Amino acid sequence: MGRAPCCDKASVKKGPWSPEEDAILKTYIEQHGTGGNWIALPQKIGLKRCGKSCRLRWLNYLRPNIRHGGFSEEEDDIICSLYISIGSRWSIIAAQLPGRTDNDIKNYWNTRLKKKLLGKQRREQADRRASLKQEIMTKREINESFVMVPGTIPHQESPYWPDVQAIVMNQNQGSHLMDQESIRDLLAKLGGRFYDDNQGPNLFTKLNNYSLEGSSRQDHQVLYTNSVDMLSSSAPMRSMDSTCCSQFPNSNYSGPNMSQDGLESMLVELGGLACSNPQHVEGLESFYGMDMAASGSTGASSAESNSWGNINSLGYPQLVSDYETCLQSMPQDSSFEDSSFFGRPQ
DNA sequence: AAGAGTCTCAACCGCTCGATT
DNA sequence: AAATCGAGCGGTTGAGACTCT
Repeated sequence: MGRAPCCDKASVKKGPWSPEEDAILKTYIEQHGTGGNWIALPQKIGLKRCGKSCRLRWLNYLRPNIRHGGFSEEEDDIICSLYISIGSRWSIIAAQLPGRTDNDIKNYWNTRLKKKLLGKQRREQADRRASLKQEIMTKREINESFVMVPGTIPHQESPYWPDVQAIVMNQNQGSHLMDQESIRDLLAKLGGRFYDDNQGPNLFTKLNNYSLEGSSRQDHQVLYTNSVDMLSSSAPMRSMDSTCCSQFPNSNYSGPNMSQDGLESMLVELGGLACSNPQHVEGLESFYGMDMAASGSTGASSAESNSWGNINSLGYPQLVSDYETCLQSMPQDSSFEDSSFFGRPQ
């Protein structure tokens, strides 16, 4: 059984507000306030409107000092930064922009800012990916000539995720294609933290916890303040935490000496996470040098609809730069097996 | 000029959370 | 402890404006 409606749907007016309705609502609230009860307010002032509709109209258009349109570059930057930090918490973002409403910012992001940013990002990425992809394919050819794993498809189209079984078999055969350190880094790329640096939970962890567990509205401001503090202090983002561990309930990978079974089950779950968390996985395209967004398998279409929108591509440059750093630090003759391929600069 | 396609944004919907009973 | 209620939030919708062909 659903919740009882807040008002009689049949008797309330819907759709655009007339100037008369605006005047009635505005005049009343300016003189008497909302009375702390939006539901009762429309009846009190003779408006055939739902209380929620009155609240929205007041907050978004009638209250004083509201600004519409004409977003400045500075405001764009703030919105983008906060979106990257905390996601679609429009009310928190709006709180940092005086005169702006969450609805306005949400619309602005969805209709303009996102496209503007993605267009810019994708142009830059296209160039970088082309060279990156070429380099990785070269390394893969070297690797395949060195290790041929039974049961895998040698030239599978777009193998965005490595064959888990093959990786584990490689482990068993003594190949260090993915050693534990590499896996920790890989998991860190998926959005977690290992407590191996004695620094406690970082921004990503807190935001991840926030996202996963929810939070009271009173925490919003605290969260934002902490986020800004941590961002400004350039806290390390590469790490793995208990939140991430909880995403791999069957795997024991948090300890320093992961068992072979633990490794295997973790990799299996990693594949599952790849499917269930495209917003995290997409960022790994730099990891594998593949254009996941273009694949239609785990990429943009699903990511676009998740709660983070397609923000993954906003995070992409960081991952690319990680990888590029890695490449630069790699000896010219190092093979594909080198664990630094998986994102851990030596 | 007109029809089709796209974009914008005001408004609605359904949900969660915290307060109250 | 459970039920109920209102406030507030983020996602989505759809009408009108705008652009393209």
